[in-house]
Amino acid sequence: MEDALIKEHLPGWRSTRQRAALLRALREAADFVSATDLHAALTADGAAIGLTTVYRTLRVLERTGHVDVTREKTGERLYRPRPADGHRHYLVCRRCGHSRPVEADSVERWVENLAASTAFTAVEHTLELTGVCGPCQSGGTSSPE
Amino acid sequence: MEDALIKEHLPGWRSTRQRAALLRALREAADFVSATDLHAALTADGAAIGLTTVYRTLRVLERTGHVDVTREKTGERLYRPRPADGHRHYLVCRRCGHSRPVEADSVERWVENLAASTAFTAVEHTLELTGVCGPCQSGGTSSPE
DNA sequence: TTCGTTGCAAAAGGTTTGCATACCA
DNA sequence: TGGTATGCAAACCTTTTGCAACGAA
Repeated sequence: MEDALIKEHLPGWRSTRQRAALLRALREAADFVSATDLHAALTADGAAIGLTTVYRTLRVLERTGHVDVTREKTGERLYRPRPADGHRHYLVCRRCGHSRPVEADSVERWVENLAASTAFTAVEHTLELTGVCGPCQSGGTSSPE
Repeated sequence: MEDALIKEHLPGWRSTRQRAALLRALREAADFVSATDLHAALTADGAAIGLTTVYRTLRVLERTGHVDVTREKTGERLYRPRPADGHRHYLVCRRCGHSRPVEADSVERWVENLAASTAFTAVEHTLELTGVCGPCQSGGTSSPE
């Protein structure tokens, strides 16, 4: 039944137990997660999958635009399924890791103008936003900022 | 004579041959360079300095705001001395690596408003811009995009 | 003399690859 | 059956750390 999920995300790809499990776990995560996080969650759920396969599958999902990627300060890559409405910028809580898409049309437009005014072409951008979310300010989740 | 350079950048720090050489090399580079690039350049110039020292010194320069940092797709860190006018965003050529600061006040303001409208506080941002610079479009430097 | 600094070698940490095996179509 | 996908172990790369020796003040 996960076949549909695979056909939708990876047309032309073989449907395997591992890929189905990974896509499911990725959807459930909702927020940004690392490859090792996903692997740990899958293993805990009893799904047998190698870490290598997790990396390989995430890399393809990244190339095909099905997940957005950010980097921790440590350099670790974090993945999140890209919302259907095409949002691509997120505000991530430094304390709990929760993320929410933000509307960044004005930045997109600014980037377009930049190309026009600088002699640079094919301008691409990466925008990473972090902060402390409401719940973490009051309640105060454990880990330090 | 490089003492002045060190006192200016790192008040309270000991002036060593290695630090002087690193600051000089960093200034000469102008564009973004990696730790290993710097180390190679220094070694080629006959300056004896350990790679460890390069990393350690760059880390401090980063913390004290004397250099700006970006990340290659590979995860490698690249450093560039921060201009006197406090610019913090750069447009980097994907072909030759040349970078130029860009005026991004409108983005800065957008980020400030974001904090007000999302219940997130202490919002920080990272903006990376890449493109293909004028000379690389016509002349065409070697390496692929 | 003191204590910050250096540098080697080794560790760390995340990601990728070689290669034999397993399995989808 | 054919060729893709998987998984283990090992390789890779950049960055960090332990520790003894060095040297600026």
